[in-house]
Amino acid sequence: MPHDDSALVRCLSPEVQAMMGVYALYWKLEESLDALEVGLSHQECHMMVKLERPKRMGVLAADMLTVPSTITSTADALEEAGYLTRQRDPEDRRAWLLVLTDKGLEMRQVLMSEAGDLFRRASGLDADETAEFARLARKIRENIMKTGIPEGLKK
Amino acid sequence: MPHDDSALVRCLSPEVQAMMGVYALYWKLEESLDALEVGLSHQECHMMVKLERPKRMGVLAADMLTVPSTITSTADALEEAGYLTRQRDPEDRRAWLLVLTDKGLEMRQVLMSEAGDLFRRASGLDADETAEFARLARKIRENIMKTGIPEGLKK
DNA sequence: TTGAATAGTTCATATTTCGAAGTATATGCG
DNA sequence: CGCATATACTTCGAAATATGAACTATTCAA
Repeated sequence: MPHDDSALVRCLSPEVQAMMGVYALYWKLEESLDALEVGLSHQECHMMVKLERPKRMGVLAADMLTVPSTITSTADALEEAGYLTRQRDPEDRRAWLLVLTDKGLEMRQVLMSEAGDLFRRASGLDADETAEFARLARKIRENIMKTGIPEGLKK
Repeated sequence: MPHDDSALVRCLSPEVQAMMGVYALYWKLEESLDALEVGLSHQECHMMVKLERPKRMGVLAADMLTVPSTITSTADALEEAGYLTRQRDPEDRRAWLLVLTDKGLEMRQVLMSEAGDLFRRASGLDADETAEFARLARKIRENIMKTGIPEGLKK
């Protein structure tokens, strides 16, 4: 089933090669999350992962590249399931902070460690290569966060 | 808007750091595809990218982690728009090969080069780092392709 | 205090995805 | 051969998701 297109890939620019690897890994993760059968939709998993600490819903909307109403319903589902609670932001009482419960933190751990496992299984990299990849991935992520999730190319 | 959680990320395992970078890049790419306003849905873009050469629809379904009926409607849209044609697979006349048209190849080029551009803009890596990241990404992708897209963790 | 802006919610609509039943072709077996 | 079963894709209606406009509550500025 899987094609050997490695020769084709080698002809592409490094940037495109990089993106294709990223793609493959991301899809593999999505597949793995389905297989986990943990009762969460993809969007819900993503929100769990993004909630490494309490965040305002608007911030999450920006982080997750979606609109406020989607955040509302995703948060509803996770609250219903007992993974998070809404707490008024003391700094601005219009806003809610989404805060993971203990159960939520636990589930987040499961998701994260699944992601880590997946990387180990899927990548086939040794420890040194993994460390190097992680270093670059961290740098990339920092750059993206700095650049600003929106960076709005119009829209 | 973007948080400085780089200190938090540093505490995680290299594998998880890697996955988080991958996530960030993938999301950024999705955002960028929207901004392209090229008249294609995400699924349609993905199919274009996967069609580096003619493929049977069933193979695409496996590649794209989806069901045959979704492939049918995505292919319908792309055929309608003139990006691909269906051709009977001579080896098995039940099956169709999806083949990009010239217009489709051109669009694929646009999408790929956009992905490359995006990587350059988003990652902030210099040429050496990009080359190294690309090398590892290629290795990862080859491993995933070899392992087999399904590798079915049940389901 | 009032008017404008912002954070999130509601809900109806649009979009996307899925899955069961259907059509056509292939394969295996008596 | 001829029938049964399997496979490749399609259809189409239902389910799941995502979106946007109108709404409530709170903040901010004058």
